[in-house]
Amino acid sequence: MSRASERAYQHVRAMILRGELVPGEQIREEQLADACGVSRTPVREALQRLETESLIRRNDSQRSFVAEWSRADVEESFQLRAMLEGHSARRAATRISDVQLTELKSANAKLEAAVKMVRPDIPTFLEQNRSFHSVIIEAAASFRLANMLTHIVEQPVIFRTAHQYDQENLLRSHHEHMELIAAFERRDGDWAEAIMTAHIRRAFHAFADAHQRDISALPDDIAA
Amino acid sequence: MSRASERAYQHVRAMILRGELVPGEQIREEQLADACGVSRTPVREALQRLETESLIRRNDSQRSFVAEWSRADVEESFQLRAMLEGHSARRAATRISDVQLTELKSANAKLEAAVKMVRPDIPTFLEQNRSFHSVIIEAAASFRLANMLTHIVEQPVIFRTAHQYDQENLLRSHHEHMELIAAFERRDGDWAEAIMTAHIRRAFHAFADAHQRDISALPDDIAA
DNA sequence: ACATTGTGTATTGTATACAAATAGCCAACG
DNA sequence: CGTTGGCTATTTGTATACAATACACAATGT
Repeated sequence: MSRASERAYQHVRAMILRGELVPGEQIREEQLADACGVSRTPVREALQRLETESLIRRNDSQRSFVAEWSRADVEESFQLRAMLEGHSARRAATRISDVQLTELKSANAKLEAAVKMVRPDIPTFLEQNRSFHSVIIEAAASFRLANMLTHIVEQPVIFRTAHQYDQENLLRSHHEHMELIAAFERRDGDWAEAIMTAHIRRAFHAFADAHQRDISALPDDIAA
Repeated sequence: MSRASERAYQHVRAMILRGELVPGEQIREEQLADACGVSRTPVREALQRLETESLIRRNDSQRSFVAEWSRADVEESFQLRAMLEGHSARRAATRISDVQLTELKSANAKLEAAVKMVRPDIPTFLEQNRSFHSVIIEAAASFRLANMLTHIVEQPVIFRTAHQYDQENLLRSHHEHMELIAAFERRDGDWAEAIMTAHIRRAFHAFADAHQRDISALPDDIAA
């Protein structure tokens, strides 16, 4: 993607992920164009992309709204992720290169360091976690699979809730990643898939717990 | 999608599926705009959509080409379909309504009629088959899952090769559909998923065989 | 009071002109 | 003979003007 439309995409996406654009709120192309400093044309391309990623929705008459994520949506999306990333891990096990294994270890080491600080460094955790999973998807060498996953993983709710995770949960991710690496080194697809599936399911429950704490801390009228 | 961009999408898509636009061939926006009788703007929207459906590809400098499907691509895509539609069938089993069950039976009856003609009516078979699978995906009630599947199923090679299927293979589809209906009536998710997975795997081999016959019938230089 | 139709306004859709980038070509040079 | 550099033609990217559509709300009639 070229400059203006890429810029619009990143900008709008960031606004949604950070919650600046509230779920359910209508989006007007011209307003975004102003906010991004580009014309409506690249904004429209960005919106089309964001729609395929389910970050925005369009009603019958093509008006755009920031997507709302119900608990069912989140659960559905974790379920799909578990299936797709499990499959991805299975494929990766028999295809992963030594270089990629090294990258996996490196990302997980950085992730560990970020988690074990007195106050966990969540942005770094998220970044290294993303990087870890990306290497696996790359190693799976399935173009379509990779495509689908990029359309699922990023969700505003999850992104924001991550800051509520406690250290124990973050450490579990680290350990599960170690297990995955072990499975890859043994080239054991069954094992890798099983761990990955469990990893994502566990992450789902961690999210659900943290999210619960999160909304409980808010006044009732907002939490509803 | 509004009129012009929808028109462009359908038109270009049809040209690709029918093989009028040859895989590997470069696509120029203006040429398509002329062909569709619209301006470049809606054509660009259509191309973006077709790209997410993997019917076209873009190189590093954003030039568009009709996607080429290697055997590995086809296999990969059947593998994903087996996984996703299997999952879909499992979910559908516990959610499907009586109305939807009736629709399933109706589509499969029409499919049977099309297959049992002296000379099988392939277009009708394809249409009713599509309809059958759509009802299941709808019954699965997973928005994202449905989205992903629409981005996978249609492939030019498969579309064209379908005309090579022999009657026995088409009949097997009909029988497997009956089994699926039985599994749904028992609300048996395990069973439904297993049949669906097998159904898609079998379809893959049927395709591979027919495709083999297909390309064998061509002069060597084209078949290569 | 309620539904319905009409009208103005806000928003999206499309065409077009122009800007930017890229590829292909050809010449100059090692 | 191959390689590099720059020019031109081609193609894509962006802005903008205008067209079509949908919405809000008032006016009208029942």
